[in-house]
Amino acid sequence: MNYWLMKSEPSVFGIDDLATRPKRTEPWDGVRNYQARNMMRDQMRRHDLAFLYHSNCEPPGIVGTMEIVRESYPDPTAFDPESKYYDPKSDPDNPRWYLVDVRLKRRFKRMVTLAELRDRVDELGDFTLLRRGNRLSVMPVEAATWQRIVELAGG
DNA sequence: GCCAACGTTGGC
DNA sequence: GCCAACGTTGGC
Repeated sequence: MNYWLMKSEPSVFGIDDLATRPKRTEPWDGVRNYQARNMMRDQMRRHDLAFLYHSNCEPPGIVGTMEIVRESYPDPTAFDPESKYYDPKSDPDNPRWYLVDVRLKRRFKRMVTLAELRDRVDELGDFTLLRRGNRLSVMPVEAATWQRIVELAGG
């Protein structure tokens, strides 16, 4: 069992959108960063859990948890000229971008804000999200860090 | 809106 | 392979 954190801008796609999807499930499309892609493609397994993090909003923070319900497959938006995520260099015979399907597992009763996480950096171990200059949209989370944040959210 | 930090691109 | 220019992310 691995733990992850996945960022999304709520103005584009947030927890309210995920909550209203059929089976509360959605393909996590549009990731166009190789490091993030590699983690989704090579390391994410069915039943892994991920925090849903709202970025580029006020306030930013973790709003709930998701479960990986389908392992990686090529991102179809990369092949669609109408999509804002279209990438002409991604060939269906040799796809460049991959995604996983996620299902909303739990909406936190209260958001755990980035500011709160920063305040508790000493309790959270090595947490990529809090490293200076970090911009990864998909990142691993250590089990102990995961547990601590779930506690902060109210169990 | 600003801007630091980072990733990508492309000329050489 | 180097690196300057440019684009993006995302907190503030």
